[in-house]
Amino acid sequence: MANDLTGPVRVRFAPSPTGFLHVGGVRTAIYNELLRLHCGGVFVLRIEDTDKARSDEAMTRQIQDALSWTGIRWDEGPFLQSERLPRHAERAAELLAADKAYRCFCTSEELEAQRAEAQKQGGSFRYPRTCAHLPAEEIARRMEAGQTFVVRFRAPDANIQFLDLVRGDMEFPPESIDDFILLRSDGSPTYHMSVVCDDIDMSITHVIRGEDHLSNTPKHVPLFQAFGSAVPTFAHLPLILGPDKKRLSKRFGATSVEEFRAEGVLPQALYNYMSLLGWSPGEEREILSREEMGRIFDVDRLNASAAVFDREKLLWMNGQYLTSLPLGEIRPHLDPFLVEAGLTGADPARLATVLELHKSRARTLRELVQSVIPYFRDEIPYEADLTKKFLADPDLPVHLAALRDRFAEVEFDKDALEAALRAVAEERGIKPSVLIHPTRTALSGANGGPPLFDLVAAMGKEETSRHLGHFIAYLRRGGALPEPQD
RNA sequence: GUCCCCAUCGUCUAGAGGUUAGGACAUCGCCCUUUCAAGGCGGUAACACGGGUUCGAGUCCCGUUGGGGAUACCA
Repeated sequence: MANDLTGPVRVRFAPSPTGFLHVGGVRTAIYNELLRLHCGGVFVLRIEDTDKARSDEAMTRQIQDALSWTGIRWDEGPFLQSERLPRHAERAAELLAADKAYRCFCTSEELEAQRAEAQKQGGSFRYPRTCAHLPAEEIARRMEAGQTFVVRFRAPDANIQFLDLVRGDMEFPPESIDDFILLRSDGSPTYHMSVVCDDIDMSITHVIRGEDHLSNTPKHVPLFQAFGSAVPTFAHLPLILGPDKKRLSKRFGATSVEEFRAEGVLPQALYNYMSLLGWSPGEEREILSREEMGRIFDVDRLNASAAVFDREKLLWMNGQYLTSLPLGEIRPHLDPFLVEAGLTGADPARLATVLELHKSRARTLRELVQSVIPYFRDEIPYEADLTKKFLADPDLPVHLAALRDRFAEVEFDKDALEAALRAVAEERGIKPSVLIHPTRTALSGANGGPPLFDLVAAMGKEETSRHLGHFIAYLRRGGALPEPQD
C-alpha cells in the first residue's frame, strides 16, 4: 500500500447523470485531472447511468458539455456503465462459482422487518447470513420451486485496510460491512459490483471521489481482493458546504456549472476557484492556470475537512480573470450575453473599445455586458437621485452647451478632449469637475465607470453631441420627461 | 440509534513540538483618482472545550462538544 505517485496513473471520474454537474462533481473531476496531469497517465470518463429511472441521454450529454466547458479533458470514454451490465453480472457469476458469493433467498420484506427490529434494539443491522451455508440440494430445490434470490458477497472475516491519500492508512473491522448484495433478484448488478468491476477492467490505479463514498470503500476493497485484483489507492474528498455549513443547496444560489456559466463566470475562474477548495498549492499565489496546477499538484496537500463554498471569492477571482485576460480570450464567452442584451448588431469596433474599457470593472460577464449597454442606446435613462445636484445648478445647461460646442470642434481622442474640457472650464471660471460629472451622466447615466475622456472618445463625436444635447434639454426642462411627440 | 470522518480569523487556507500564528476573500481606514473599479499601504479578526504526554502543544494521545457522512435488491 505504498503511496506510489512516481509513475503514470489511471484515474476516473464517474458521475451519475441524474442532473446538472454540480460544483462538488467538478471539483472531483478537477482533482482527478490534476493528478493525471501531474503524474502522466490516463483520465477515464465513465458515466454511471445504471439507474435508468433517473438517467437519460440528454443529461449524459450535458455533463460532458459542462466538463468540456470547464476545461477538463479526459483521455478515454465516456464509457456508459449501462452498456457494461452483462459484464458485471458475468464477473459476479465467477465469484458465485468460486464460492466467494452465494445465493440468498431471503425476501426484502423479511429483511426489512429484521432491520427495523435491529434499529429498535439500538444497533445497526447486518445481514445475519441466513443463507450463507445452504446445502446445495436446498438451493437447487428452492430454485426449482421458482424462488427468487439475490447474490451476496461472502465478506471476509478480517480487518479491511486501504490507503486514503487524504486521511492516511485506513482500517475497518470486519463488522463494518455485511454480506452485501452483488446481483439483485432480477439479475442486475448493484452499484458496488459495477464500480469495482469497472475499476478493475479499466485498470484504475487511483480512485478520487467524494467523501460520501468513504463508507462504501470497506465493501469495495475485499471485492477487489476477491477478484485477485490490485486494490487502488483512494482519495476521499471532503464535501462542499453552504454558508449554513450544511450540504450545499440551491437556497444560497448557483450550485451547478451551467448556473455559474449563465451568471457569467469564466471557466478559468471556476476551475481555479474549485481547485483551491480543499487543496492548496503550498505557495501564496492563488491565481493559477490548469497547467501550472498540474505541474505542482500534490495529493499530500489535499485537505481533510469540509469546505464552505464562498461565492464572493469566486466572483472576485472571476473579476481577476476578467481584468487580466485579453479581450480576445473572453470574447467567445461573451456572445450569449450580448445576444441577451440585444447588442449583436452593435458596431464591432466600438463594442470592442467599450468592452475593453469596462472589463476590469465587472465581476461577471453579465455585469460587463450590462455596463456597456448605454453606449448603444438612443436615450440614456437618468436616475433622479443622480441628476438632483445637476438640476440645482442653474448655470449648468449653459456650461454644457459651451462644452458641446467645443467638443464639436476638436479631434476625438482623449487627450484633445481633456484639453478642450479643461479649457472650457477655465474660460468659464469653473472647476473641471463641474463639467466632468454631468457629462458622465449625460453619456452613460451612471456615476461610475471608465475615465471620462476614454468614455467620450469611445462614444464618438456624433453620439456625444446628441447625448449632451438631450441632457441639456432635460436640465432646462427641470428634470421633467420630454413632451410626448405627436 | 449504530458505525465512520472532520475541527486555525466570518469564509478558503499556511502551519509536519519552540512562529510577533502567515496569506487570500469579505470588512474597515488611508493613498492614487474627475467617478467607479483595479492597484498600493495599513487595521479589526482564529488555534471549539477539557484532560494528558513534553522543558515546551495549533501541532502528539484520550475524552467532550459541534458539524458532516454512511447505514437500501439508489448510485
